[in-house]
Amino acid sequence: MSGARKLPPRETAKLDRTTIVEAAFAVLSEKGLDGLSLRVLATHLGVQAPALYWHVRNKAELIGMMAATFGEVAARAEPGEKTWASRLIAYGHALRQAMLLHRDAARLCAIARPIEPPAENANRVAAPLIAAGLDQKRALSYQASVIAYTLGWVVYEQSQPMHEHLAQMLDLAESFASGLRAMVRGFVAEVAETTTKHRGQQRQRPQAKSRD
Amino acid sequence: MSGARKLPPRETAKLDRTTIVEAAFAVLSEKGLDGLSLRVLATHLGVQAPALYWHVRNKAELIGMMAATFGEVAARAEPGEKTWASRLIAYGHALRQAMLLHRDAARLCAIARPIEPPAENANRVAAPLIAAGLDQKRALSYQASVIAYTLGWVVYEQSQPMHEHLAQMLDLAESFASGLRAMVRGFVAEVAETTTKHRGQQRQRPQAKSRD
DNA sequence: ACCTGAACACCGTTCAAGT
DNA sequence: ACCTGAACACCGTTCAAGT
Repeated sequence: MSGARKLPPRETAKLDRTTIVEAAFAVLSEKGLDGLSLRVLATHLGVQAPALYWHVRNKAELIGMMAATFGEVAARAEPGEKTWASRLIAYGHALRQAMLLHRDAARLCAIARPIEPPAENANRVAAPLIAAGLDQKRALSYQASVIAYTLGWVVYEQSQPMHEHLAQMLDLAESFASGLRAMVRGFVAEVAETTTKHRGQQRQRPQAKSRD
Repeated sequence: MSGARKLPPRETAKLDRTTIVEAAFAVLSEKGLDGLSLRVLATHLGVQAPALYWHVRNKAELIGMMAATFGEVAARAEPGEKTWASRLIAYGHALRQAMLLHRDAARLCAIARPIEPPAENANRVAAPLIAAGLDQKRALSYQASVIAYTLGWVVYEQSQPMHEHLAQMLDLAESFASGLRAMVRGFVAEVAETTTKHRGQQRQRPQAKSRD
């Protein structure tokens, strides 16, 4: 019988928010989202469960910090794309890849509730789109759609029964890319329509901060 | 002081899977996903918690049954659309509306794991698309993309902090519709390309900035 | 400042026992 | 067949008390 019920008390180095989130991802990958409890996380860190409450308000905040990770990773991972369309596509792929690295990551993001002011993150991530020629409202809307699509897709991709069933009927990576491509292509067409109405003077403003 | 901690034992009529799922939705709408426990569900039904296990294997199965509801509702709600494109759009809207009726519905779907053979549901829902002229592989892929997008969108729409933040920057319903429209439009373009191979339609990349 | 021990109010689930 | 009572092994969270 495999008696692997106990995890070794990792490190007795220090205990701060960063190491806690790290260990939480380790536990997540080992036990899955259902197995991620503050108690096993604490023993994984060689500490008692209430100790975590000194660094973290509660479990919800911890989940929120974990979820925020993916957004940051994906935001950094779209380096040299110039048009807002290619940026959107790159962001979607980067976000999916980031989530696929950890078991149950999409479900975790779906559970998580953004505790930090989301305005900061949203604007930071929409900024390059605006710099690439989009107005702010559209940038936010398109960005939200790409994030929603990616999150929803990976939820199903990481659901084992769904994965098994879908994977034998179609290539998941290719289907994801197809949907993402289609959506952004539709955005491009939409923008092209509305800007040709009044002689597109909108595009090609380099680094416009667009202050109101 | 609101002392509403106890729910009235609803009906002592009968106890079968249908009434259990009904009551589960009632509890969900009152207490939210975190408050949905088998114990409060049982008291809501005027019964003890272990009684539920006669009709339902476990909580996961119950969640699965609840999630399956939305797919069925949405599948019935796209009546008279003729093209597969309009069917896809109608399905997305119907699915969103069905989920918006219940608190935390999208998160519930993200948590749920399809216990019934998903082939049945998937094919039943993709069938009209195939009948409307799509090949099966594309029908499944497009359908999956629409479902993923809708699920992900409503996850954020039903997240209270996200809702508050996004709602003041953009019209959520309109932005959802925009993304859905864009995606399906992209699908249509893709199909048009591959079917008219020797027609000289060379739009491989989405020409982000339409010239002029 | 940072962590432990002990406790509280909950969970999901099992199972013998009732009817 | 259908449900109860009691129990098991867990939860998240609080809080006095230790260092």
